[in-house]
Amino acid sequence: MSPRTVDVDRKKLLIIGNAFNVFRENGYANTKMSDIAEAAGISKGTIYLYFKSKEELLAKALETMLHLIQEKAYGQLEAIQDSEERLREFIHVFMGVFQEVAGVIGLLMEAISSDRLKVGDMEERSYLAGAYRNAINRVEAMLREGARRGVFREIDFHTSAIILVCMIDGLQIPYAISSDLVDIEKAAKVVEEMVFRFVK
Amino acid sequence: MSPRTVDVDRKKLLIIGNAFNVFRENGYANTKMSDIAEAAGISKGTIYLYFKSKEELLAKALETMLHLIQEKAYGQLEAIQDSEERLREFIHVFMGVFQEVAGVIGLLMEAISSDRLKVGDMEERSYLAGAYRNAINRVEAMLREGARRGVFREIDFHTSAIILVCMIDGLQIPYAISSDLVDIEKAAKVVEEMVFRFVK
Amino acid sequence: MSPRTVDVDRKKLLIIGNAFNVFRENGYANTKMSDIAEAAGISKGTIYLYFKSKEELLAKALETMLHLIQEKAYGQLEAIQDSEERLREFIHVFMGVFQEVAGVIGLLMEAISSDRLKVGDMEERSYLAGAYRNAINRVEAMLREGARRGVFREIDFHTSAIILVCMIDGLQIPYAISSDLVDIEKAAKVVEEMVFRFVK
Amino acid sequence: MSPRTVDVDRKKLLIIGNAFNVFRENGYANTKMSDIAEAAGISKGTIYLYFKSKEELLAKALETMLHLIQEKAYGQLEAIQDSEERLREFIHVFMGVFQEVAGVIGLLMEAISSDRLKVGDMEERSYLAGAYRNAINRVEAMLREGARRGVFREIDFHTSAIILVCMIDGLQIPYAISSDLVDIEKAAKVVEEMVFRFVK
DNA sequence: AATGAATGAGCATTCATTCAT
DNA sequence: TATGAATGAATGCTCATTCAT
Repeated sequence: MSPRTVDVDRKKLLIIGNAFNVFRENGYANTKMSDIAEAAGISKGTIYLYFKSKEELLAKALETMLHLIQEKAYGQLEAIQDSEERLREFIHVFMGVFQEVAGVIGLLMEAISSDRLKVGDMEERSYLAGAYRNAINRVEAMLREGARRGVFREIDFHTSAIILVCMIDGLQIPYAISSDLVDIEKAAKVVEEMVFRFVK
Repeated sequence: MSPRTVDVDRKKLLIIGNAFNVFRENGYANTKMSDIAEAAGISKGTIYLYFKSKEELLAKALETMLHLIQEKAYGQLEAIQDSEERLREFIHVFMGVFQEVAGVIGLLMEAISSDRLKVGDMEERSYLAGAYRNAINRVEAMLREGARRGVFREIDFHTSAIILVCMIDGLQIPYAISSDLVDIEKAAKVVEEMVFRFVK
Repeated sequence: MSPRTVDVDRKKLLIIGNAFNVFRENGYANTKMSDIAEAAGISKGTIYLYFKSKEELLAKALETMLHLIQEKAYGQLEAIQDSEERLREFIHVFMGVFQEVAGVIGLLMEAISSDRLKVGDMEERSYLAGAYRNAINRVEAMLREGARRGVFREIDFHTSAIILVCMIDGLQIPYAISSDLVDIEKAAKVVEEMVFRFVK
Repeated sequence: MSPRTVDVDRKKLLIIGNAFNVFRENGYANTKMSDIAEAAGISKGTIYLYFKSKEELLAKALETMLHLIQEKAYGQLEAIQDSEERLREFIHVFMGVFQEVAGVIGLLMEAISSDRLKVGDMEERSYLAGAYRNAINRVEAMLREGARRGVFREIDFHTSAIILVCMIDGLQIPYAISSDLVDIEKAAKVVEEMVFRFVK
């Protein structure tokens, strides 16, 4: 029989998922490799079979998880044809997503401010910037499409998209400080109304 | 206040100001006490004459600097009577402030996510939450006052205030990722328009 | 001997030979078991089927290879009857040998100084000391035989044998530092002349 | 009063001396920084105030100690005018030196074979090669001077010097294996006679 | 027997904090 | 009060060894 075999990608994903959560909860600097190992139910050394260093693990974890999250979120919007409906759904989906991955903004900020993420052949911060641009582009496209259809008015699509994304991201902050500072339901309602009063 | 006390306070402020900047630029975990000492032109040991630990220094630095910044910012608004004008100015002042102290959001998020800030007799995160609540209260008061005067419409004042603060805070994020992701001027314009279309 | 035993011995020798070379080139501490496995074209785990530990492998490798090398070298001298000729040949053969296994002295010294070699039921360093004594004894016998035949003069045979061996071993050192520090041809000539001027 | 002050060079020398001895006794790889710290009566961290890394410490220790040893040894020879006497003294001094620093050859070999010593701005192995060349040059000069004075005969001075140095260095090897393999007194006598029969 | 994935003890190094001056 | 040398706990990472297949 063949010796022990592993599905490398599955294992990497196991590690990445746990690393992502532990990093998110405790911050990068405050997370020990052994914490991640424990969370993943493996040993410290094993992590190093799949990732060169803590930094690489962070980078890969952010890259992978942000990608997965975005894919999942955008997937939900794909089917919706109506411009208004789609924008409305975008707001709700993303506010939900950010509740799920509470703390990710903090992790990102720590990663950025401590110049982590210069890993491997990736350009520094590029995929982060990429994820951001991606989100903005999606929103921008939605707004533009709505305008083309005559549902939305003509505005500075790009900047408006940025603001919309920032509104939602920004909500992470009070939420992180103390989750009772903000009532997500009410917030969603206000964001929605604010956005629609603006775009229409 | 005795001259002695003044001296002590002056020194504390010297340390705090430098600590704040170094923390903001490099993140908490990435900052060494010796970096702060060097920035302040004193020796490492001296810091410990004024602050018990790195954590306390962070807490005091955030507390003090956030307070100073808010005071300064709110001071500028005090004089303005007109509700609309005041709200408009609020947006511009705070977007300016956050450019000045770029990175502070990252520091806050790091501090929060790594459970720093549980220092001494302060309740955890209380002054951060306090600062946040303070900002929100100010905005809320502005909106409410405007409504009372019949300039603004009746809305969910509290939640709206939160969203407004989050829009501005949220802009820190793309700015931190890569300062050319966002054009502050245009952003201010859109934020302003969005807010006014909403409140009026 | 059963075919089974032959197989085992063949495999052990495969591992030993490769281990010897890798150890010699990189030093003991600097050699990973995986390096040896790779050199031998087998897997890491397999080594442990034949050797208890890295230390045992080193010990066995040194023991076996030194033995083989000595056998081969002494074999070449066996046939020579003439005392002078034999001594001359000894010098050349051993200087050649040490060029072939450059670095072995370093490995020995490392092994000795780090108290490796205390393996299993072997007495510490005994076979190393044994190999050394063996070499010295051979030379001593040559000198003594030459004296008996009236070709060499009466000297302190034992100590002289030691010195002769040390001269040749000692040449390994500059050779290891930088192979261009010493011209082997010229060195052989001088050693030969020095020895013959002494023994005659 | 001024704060605690140290004589940096004295402290470095304290560390270097202890490091040299511990390295010499146990080998580089087998020596923990804490061993050195303990030997020097200081803490691990303190070593890093004076040396960047274990490798740098090894390099500096070898460089410094070899230099000191050579200076001391050559100093003893300086006064001696007579060529024969000086050469004789050289042999005895160096055989004594190598007894004092028994194991240094092993350390050197380990350092060389594991490519340690590439530290800082020093060229790899250069000072080791330098120390070797220095020793050889001294001997060569002695032989040449003796020949000039008509006391020694004309020989291949350079190669002869190498051989002489190697004889003495080579004695380190059996001595390291088991100090009773070689009787230093007798060895010195034989070396002396062998050398003098050769050079005269 | 052979494999190579998994383990975890071990160690170099960093840096917040202390303390002698 | 101020200093900066000294400390040692803490942690990333390596690699000999084990073990499931």
